[in-house]
Amino acid sequence: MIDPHGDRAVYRQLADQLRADINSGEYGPGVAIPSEAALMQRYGVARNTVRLAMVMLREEGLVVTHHGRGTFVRDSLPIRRLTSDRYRAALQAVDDGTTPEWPEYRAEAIHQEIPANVRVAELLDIQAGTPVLERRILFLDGSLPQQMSMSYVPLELVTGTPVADPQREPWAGGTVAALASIGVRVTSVRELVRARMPQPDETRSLAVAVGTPMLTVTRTMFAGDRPVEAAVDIIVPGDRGELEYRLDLP
Amino acid sequence: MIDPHGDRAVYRQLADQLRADINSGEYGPGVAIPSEAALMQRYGVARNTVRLAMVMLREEGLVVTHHGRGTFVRDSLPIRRLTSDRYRAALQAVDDGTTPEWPEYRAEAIHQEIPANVRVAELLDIQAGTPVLERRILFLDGSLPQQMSMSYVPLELVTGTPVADPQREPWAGGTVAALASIGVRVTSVRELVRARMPQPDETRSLAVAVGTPMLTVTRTMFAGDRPVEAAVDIIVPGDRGELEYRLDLP
DNA sequence: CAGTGGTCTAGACCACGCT
DNA sequence: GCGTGGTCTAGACCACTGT
Repeated sequence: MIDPHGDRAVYRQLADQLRADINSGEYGPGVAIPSEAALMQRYGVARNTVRLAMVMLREEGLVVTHHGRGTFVRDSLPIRRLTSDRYRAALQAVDDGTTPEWPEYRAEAIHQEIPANVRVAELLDIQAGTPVLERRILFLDGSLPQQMSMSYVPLELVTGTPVADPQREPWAGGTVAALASIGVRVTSVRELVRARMPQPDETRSLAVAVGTPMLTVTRTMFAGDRPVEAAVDIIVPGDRGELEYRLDLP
Repeated sequence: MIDPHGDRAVYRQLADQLRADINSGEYGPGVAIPSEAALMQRYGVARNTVRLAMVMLREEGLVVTHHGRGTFVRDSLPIRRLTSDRYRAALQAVDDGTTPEWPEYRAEAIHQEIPANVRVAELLDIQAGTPVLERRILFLDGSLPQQMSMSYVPLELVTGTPVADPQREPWAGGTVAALASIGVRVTSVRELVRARMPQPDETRSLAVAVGTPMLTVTRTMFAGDRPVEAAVDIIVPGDRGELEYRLDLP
């Protein structure tokens, strides 16, 4: 099975072997793969060699390790789909006078007034330092963090309205509905999607395993030509979420 | 600087230190960080400990290692933006009778007729096994792979037309323009965006470093209600590309 | 050639989770 | 207590890149 004198490094061969076993279904999702000690004995290699193979599989997102318990084939989590149609639906609901359906996450919100930093100012087309309403929100599905975001609205737009009230968090129906309730109608949305690896602190706050890429979205909402909201770091763990866009061509 | 008896593992402290040095600009993009031997001596730790720190930094996408040369702070590559407006622009150009502007990539294409597999059949709303035209395309920017994709068109739609001609690869103006040239007008596009880590073979064919996440797009084009094209694995290395979507709300 | 990272071994002690 | 993975050491040889 493993050729210690082959061209391919032993730990890579071992990773290949385990990867094949996982993909073939030999070790199904959630199942423990053999312990490091067992693999050392079975293949006659040192522990470090086994661990190097584990590093590879972790990097590929195939397995997760739990201290004191073992190494397990990664469970595919339920994927939540974020659809571009949700903006349209929220607006439609407002027009109909009904409550917009919105993902039933539990959300933890920070809601405060601060001066806009350079990046936010550029997105909102205002001077840096202009007061904005900042909202940091962590969306939870049960206890599992599902998405976090930091979004900004020019304070001038919402000051004195119910939207500026921290007690109203989280906004039912999202930003589109909240802005519509104070007479600001969002007419277009621009989203910029990127992928990157999590920062060390994000692996904690979002409870993701190493080897989990993140989808990040930078969103700007416009009322006509005017930017009315900027969300700079909508972060979705790649193993829990996907984005769907529907585009109509003329 | 490093406390061998602290709560935090030595290799993590070392990674923290190097990460801070990189983020502070002490080691700028492309710059070599100290060799493993130098770090061993400076911090009085074993080589494996240094290497564990390197694994962390690689996983975070902060550094790349080159055998025999050294370890370097990752260069940020030029980002290419894929915009949803390109579909609209291609259609507009066709209407105007001009040649659609299309990214000037060099593309390598495989062009063949095969039976649809289950996944493609579902996306195209046809029976599995129905003949489809498969196109595998690797977009290159210079010599750097920029994007790869596998796309499928029902053969029935294009057979006997210039579009079915392998000599016409790559399609100028993309799928939208090619289909328009044979009288099939794309009216809507659905894209599903995910992030995942590269497979071992993809790190080779796309020439990405480990620790580089991939953006994947599954795209379906519709003419009215009918799916006319499915692209199942549009893969964009996360360090080279981003996706932009513009949505208009009624 | 010297210097770099890549691979591998053998052994040690620790921290965690379960029974 | 026992088995698991987490951390760390010391040393060895190899493979690649440059001068």
